[in-house]
Amino acid sequence: MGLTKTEMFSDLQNEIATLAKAFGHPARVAILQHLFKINSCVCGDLVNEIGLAQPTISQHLKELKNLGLIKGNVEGTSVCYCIDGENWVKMKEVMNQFLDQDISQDHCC
Amino acid sequence: MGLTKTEMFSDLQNEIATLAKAFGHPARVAILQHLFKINSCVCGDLVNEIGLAQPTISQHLKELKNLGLIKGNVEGTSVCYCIDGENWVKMKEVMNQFLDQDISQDHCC
DNA sequence: TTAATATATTGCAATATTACAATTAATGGT
DNA sequence: ACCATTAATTGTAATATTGCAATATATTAA
Repeated sequence: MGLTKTEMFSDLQNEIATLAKAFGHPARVAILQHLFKINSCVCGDLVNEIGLAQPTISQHLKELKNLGLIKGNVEGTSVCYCIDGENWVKMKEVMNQFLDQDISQDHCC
Repeated sequence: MGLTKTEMFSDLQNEIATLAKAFGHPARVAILQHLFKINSCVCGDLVNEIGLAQPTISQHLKELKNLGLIKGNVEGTSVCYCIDGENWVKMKEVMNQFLDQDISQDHCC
């Protein structure tokens, strides 16, 4: 169906899934890595840096912005994006809470 | 198109995206959380625990198994699943390398 | 105001994902 | 062998995602 039954899961489970989905596409991973590298924001340079068309990049940026992982600032005719440090830290806390669960002797398998 | 252009991205970027995608659905998050909690494996209990139909759970388990995040052992008529501790740690290293990038003063935004 | 530049939005085609009914396969018990 | 139980597979319908051409919007420069 393609329709995730979010109502069956806890808020935390849905939040983890939503955040993880943001990293579930290499273009968004590449965008974020570039924003970390070129700490002084970037905009349409991303279109050149990554090989995808402008509307495609714009769409990925929108998703990341909706999640609060990046911020965008209009500067003349271009828009400057950068990591939202505060929200990035919050995101990491959520993800680490999930990733750092204790692996108690995997007996059975 | 729904067709991710993986060839445009590095192996690491694609790996991060593939791993993240595994956590991009609350059912798989719930499955993994349950496997961590009930460290002594589980099988079709997951079908009861989570509310989805058996084939749906089976499909999610298959994805997690293909990525190596869980292991499955046949035990009579049932199959026992558990976290693959070794691969989980490897996955964490990859994800943390990405998540723990330095946030250098977000100037601009 | 007009032109140029940069980005966002819209619309659409193609592929991917999710979910499940129906079925099949595998194992154990009788 | 037969039945019951459990899990995997297959097939299919519905929704989601990705990507881009075309267009719209916004800002600056002339």
